[in-house]
Amino acid sequence: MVEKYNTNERESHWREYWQENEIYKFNPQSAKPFYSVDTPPPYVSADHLHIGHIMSYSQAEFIVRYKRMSGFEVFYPMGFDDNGLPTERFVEKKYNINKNKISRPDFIKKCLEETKIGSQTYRKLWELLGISVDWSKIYSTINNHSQKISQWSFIDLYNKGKMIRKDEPTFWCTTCQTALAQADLEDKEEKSFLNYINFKAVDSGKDLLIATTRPELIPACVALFLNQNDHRYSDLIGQKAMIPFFNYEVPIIADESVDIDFGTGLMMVCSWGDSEDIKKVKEFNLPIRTILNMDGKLNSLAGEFAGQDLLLARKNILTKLKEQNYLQKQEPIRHVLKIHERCGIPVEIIKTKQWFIKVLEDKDDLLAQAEKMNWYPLFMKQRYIDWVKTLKWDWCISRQRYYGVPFPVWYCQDCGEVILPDVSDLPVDPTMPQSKINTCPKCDSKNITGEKDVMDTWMTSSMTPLIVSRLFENKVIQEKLYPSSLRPQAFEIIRTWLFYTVVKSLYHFNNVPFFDIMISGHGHDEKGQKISKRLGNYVPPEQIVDQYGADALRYWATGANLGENLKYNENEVKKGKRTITKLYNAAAFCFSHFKDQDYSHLDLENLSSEDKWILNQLNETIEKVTTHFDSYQYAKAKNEIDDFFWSTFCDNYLEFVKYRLYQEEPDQIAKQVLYQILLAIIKMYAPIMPYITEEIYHLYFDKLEKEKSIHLSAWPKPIADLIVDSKESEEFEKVIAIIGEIRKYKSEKQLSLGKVIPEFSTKIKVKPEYIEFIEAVAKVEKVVIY
RNA sequence: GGGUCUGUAGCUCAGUUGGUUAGAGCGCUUGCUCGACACGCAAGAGGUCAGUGGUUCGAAUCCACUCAGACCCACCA
Repeated sequence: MVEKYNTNERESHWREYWQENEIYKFNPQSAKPFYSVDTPPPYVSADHLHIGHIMSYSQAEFIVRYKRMSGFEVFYPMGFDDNGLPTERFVEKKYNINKNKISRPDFIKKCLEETKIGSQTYRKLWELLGISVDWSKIYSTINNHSQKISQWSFIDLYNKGKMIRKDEPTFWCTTCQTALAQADLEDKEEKSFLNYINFKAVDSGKDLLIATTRPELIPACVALFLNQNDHRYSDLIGQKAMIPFFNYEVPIIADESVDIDFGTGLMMVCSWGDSEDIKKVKEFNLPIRTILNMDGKLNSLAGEFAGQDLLLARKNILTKLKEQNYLQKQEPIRHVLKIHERCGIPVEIIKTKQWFIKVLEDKDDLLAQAEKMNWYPLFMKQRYIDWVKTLKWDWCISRQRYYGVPFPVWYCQDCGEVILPDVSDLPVDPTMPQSKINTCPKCDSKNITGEKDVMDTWMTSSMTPLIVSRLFENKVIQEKLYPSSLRPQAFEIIRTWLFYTVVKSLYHFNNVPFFDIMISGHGHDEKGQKISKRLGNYVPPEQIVDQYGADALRYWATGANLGENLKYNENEVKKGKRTITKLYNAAAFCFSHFKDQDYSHLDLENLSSEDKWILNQLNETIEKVTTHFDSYQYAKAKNEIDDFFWSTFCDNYLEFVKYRLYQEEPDQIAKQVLYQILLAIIKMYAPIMPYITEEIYHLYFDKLEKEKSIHLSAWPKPIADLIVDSKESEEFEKVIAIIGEIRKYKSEKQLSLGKVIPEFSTKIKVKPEYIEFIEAVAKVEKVVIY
């Protein structure tokens, strides 16, 4: 009876062992080729970690461990994304405050406190899971190191003419009170009404029916548009229209872009309802009537509705229009709104001064970059391409917020000069009083103010490959680490993290930021629903680890191919647990026969048929598993190893060799083969189940291989010089078939497999020299071929 | 409207460049404590490979269309 493997006790033992012995520490002096990972820095503001996080980080880590064993010096740092709007929103929600009701320093202090807690929560979970990060190389996106690089990025792009300050209509979140980028928006389908409202032609007095979902924007209307091919309205071109209720005149303009079939064919252009309005205002040089304040309330141009927020104003304006018979009818419609992904509130468009990175002018180059990287899975590249092709806005990087990386910019209030600091002075905070920048270099004015805005959080995270490589002072090492070898990430941030990182790398270095990209899917609940705190549809990972072990949970994470979503499935975790136990028991069996002697040498000259049979299968398995890991297909790798371990090794080979081991003179060759097979199995499983494989390694193999950890040992190679005669293999397959017949016979007779039966007849013709083997393995006194 | 992915046993999924009788795990049935393991072992039942049409000597696999589901993007006055 073997002593049971206690996952909790042993896993925490190895966790400490790995830490004490710095098993995963990156050695920059190593002569091995580097493999660097641009680890996703999670938003520390996620206050509930669930199996979705487990899944994506485990999947990347399988690859990392594989690479480490395959002879690479792995650089696997960890970052925490703790700046920007996600963190601010988290703090606002948690403490029920908003940025306008707390001082900037107090707010930042709260954010820093929260992110510290958050990063500790993450670290604890990653350590529990056995994520093999080098914890001496960590960064946070708000620390000085990251700020310095973000600010350098700003200055470099400014000098290269890619950074521009524009005073233009931009997406605006009235709740978060900041400008947004196109990528910060999400679609939301909503039920609404298409309102048919009567305008009037000034000269003819003719009724002009306009269909709009945004009646509250009527006081912002600057023109009506129609299609010149629309014969209903051909007499109106060049005339003026009277705005109902607000009573002012706007021109009526013809343009082919107007869809004759939508609504009434008449369109009102406001400042601003959508991107079409912006286009028309620009194209036809229309005046601007801004009615919306930054806080989402209407201004005095909205007359009696001033001070009301948009939704209230819509309701009130509709009431008035109805009272005065301007509202002809209302049609219920479903339409798609652009909402801010962080707060879910519909975005507006407001004209403000913001910093932009010019991306629209380089779409072709940005598309070309996609071809220079290896995408796993390949179809995810299409998402990047689609996004780049459909981009309509330059990347707005200014946020009117508090907690983020400050812009390294001052403005001269007299001549308007943009003043940048010296790169060697970074990081800087222009909101703090400081001495170096106090005079305008252009006009000598002392009237200088610092930029109060902070940068978009992606402005920093788009620099992660550089941030991690610059954790080293040495330039040679920096260059060996950048571009990164691998970017692992989830699919929903292709248009943000991935895209922005590609932009930066192209503009700064005319390079790709990484060579390989592996895109993971999502972890879902048992029913396939997204996991959310609100639904409470998840078991805390700590609880699963406590019950089944980290190895078992990691085993579950191999269940989905790259890019696929994975449902949580307790059965798969249990299967992982059973694999752990089975490994432990199989190893115990082998070790009980090894008795601490050295069986690492394999005598290829004296192998029996079953030895050649399994060694040949081992070679094939190693080749397949290696190929799968090389192409980031850990799921296929696991299936191959499972099949070889459970079926080929345990169910067959171990049974085949027992009689040789229990003889009075135990067979030494069998032990040598067991050594090779077991060692290869635990090594192949090591990237997936680091704890149990380390345990088994240290029960025997470490003394012979002289490695401190299985995770630093060499990835198995197929056994060279193994000559397998194909006729002999065929013959052995027949032997296995006869053993199968005997097993079936015993099962049908309800006999134990251990029960020795006197005779068994078979039609399968096998060479006489195998009869003795079959009799010994299948426990038959006499096998007869007829 | 454009695009991506998915549809194989009751459930979760494998099925390599088209090639005999379509596989695994879980679940189910019948047995088995055989000197690693009952968290195990052996045997068994269970599939019109979403549907239709086509290419082919041969299709789960290739092509077209249809249906169903998931997701991305765009339009939306």
